[in-house]
Amino acid sequence: MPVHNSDIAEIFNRIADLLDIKGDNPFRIRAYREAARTVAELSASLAEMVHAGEDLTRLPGIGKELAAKILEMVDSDSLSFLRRLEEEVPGGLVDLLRISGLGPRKVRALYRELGITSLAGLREAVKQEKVRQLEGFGAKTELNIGEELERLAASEQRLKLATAMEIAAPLLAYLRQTAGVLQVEIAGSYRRRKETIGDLDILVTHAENARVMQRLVDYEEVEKVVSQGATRCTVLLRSGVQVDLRAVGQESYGAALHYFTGSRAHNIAVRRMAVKKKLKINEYGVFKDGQRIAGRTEEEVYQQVGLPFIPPELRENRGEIEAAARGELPRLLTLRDIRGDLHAHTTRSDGQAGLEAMARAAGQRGYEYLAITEHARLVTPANGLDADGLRAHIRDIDRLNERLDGILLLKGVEVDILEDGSLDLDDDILRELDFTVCSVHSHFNLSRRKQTERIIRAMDKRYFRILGHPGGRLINQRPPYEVDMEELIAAAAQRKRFLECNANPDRLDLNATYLKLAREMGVKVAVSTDAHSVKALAHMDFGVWQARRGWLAADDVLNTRPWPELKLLLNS
DNA sequence: GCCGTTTTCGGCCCGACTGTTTTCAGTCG
Repeated sequence: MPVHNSDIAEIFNRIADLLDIKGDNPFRIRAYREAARTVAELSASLAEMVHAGEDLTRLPGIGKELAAKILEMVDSDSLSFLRRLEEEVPGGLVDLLRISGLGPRKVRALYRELGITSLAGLREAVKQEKVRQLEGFGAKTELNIGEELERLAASEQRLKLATAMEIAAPLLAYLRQTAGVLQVEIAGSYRRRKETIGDLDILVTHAENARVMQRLVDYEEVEKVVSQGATRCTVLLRSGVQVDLRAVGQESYGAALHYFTGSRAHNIAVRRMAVKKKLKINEYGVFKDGQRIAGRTEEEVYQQVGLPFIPPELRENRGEIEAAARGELPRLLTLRDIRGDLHAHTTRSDGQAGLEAMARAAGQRGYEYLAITEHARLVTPANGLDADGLRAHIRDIDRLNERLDGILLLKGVEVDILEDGSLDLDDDILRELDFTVCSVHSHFNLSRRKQTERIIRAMDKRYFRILGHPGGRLINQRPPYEVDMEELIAAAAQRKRFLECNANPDRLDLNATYLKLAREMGVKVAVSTDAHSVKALAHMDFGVWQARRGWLAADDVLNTRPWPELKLLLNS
């Protein structure tokens, strides 16, 4: 069984947690965490790199020691260092770190003093009021641990971006109504438009900080106040979402926004650059010899370390700082660049709106074209079309196009890739269409090898054009199927095929890592909504954000082109 | 444990809030 990058990342994080509980050197611990991050975000397979004899120490944060450990994991599927570590520190203690308020020191005390090695053991000790007797603990701490244990049992999934936006909108409006409030901005992973959000980080500038803190505490959706100070306040909403509010003076707005937008890794890298220039960056500004020299805007902060402004979507320390320093950041895609949508359904298959309603809605969005890509035969629950149904579909579109003004309907299909890699419609009907979206909707459980070969066989078919939702995941519901995405992207490059960035907020598929790889390998991407309703055409925002996280510029995207140009590209 | 155009040794981002404290460690972001 080949070892996946995610397995290796998980083991490095586990080692970091165990070393933390043990009280090891904090910088050593951080080295493991940074290595875990590098590994988790790497698009190439470490196992394959090892087999190809590549030098792993060229990867950031991987030195001789960690490269050797990766080698051992790939070769033997285990790690002797981890086994030895778990003889010293019980593995169950790692679970205790998930309790908010429990860090390595407290966990160690619980283990040493009370022999606790699991969440169940902790629950029992809280019940018997043993925890409050420990030095450094008290009744309040014990109470908090009890509450957190219950919360942990409830659920701890990250919020989908779209859900976070629904929760944030009314809260933002409420905070903006506060007397004297100047600026209100949501920072954190929300501002970076990550596909899922852990909590809401809100930054305000205000004349009287204490009042805006109280304003948050008084919000009707607040269930619990975790902490409340002069410049910072943390609450839990009834929806289970944690909100962190920070207030700074206007002169610090840019520095604070930069700091609270993160990512953490990006911030650390920028601060390291500052240290080299004898500067200090914190959330209040950029300081030289104790004097504030910048901080009103984010641009000022970047300028002090010799960088241009870096868009929030890129701030993951995935090479954006180096690219910015070289002046090679892409000019990221914007919604205004989008000229049409290349994936939509109507009531003819499983959509909720008719052809004309979809066309007019697309026209109102300012699009030049909209492709109707109904499901083909196999997906019967989705009322998929057979060849005759598709011919009727083509006639309807031709007829409607004669009447429509300003918007062109394109004739497409979303055809299933069957288990053997063939497409679920014959060439003699596919050739009558403008293009195809080809998707996997079945047999998700094939082996990685078989799934990869299946899709590449499909790419070889004459009328294959765009691979729909290439990873097949549903966020928080279904993991992506096992597939060698790097190989798929290379195959698409060779065959002049295209990949979809599906904008549905439940999919956001491809993910940012693979979008970036597609760009690097010269594979163009369709940013498409897969809309099944008029309303869902507006999901294009999410697609554009995801594309930006994948470093895509307008030129990397198919549907930024006028139809005549796009048509040539699709058939080149 | 990683890293290097001041360094192969000696650094490694920085500040707020809580709880249990008699001056601050631990945790968090």
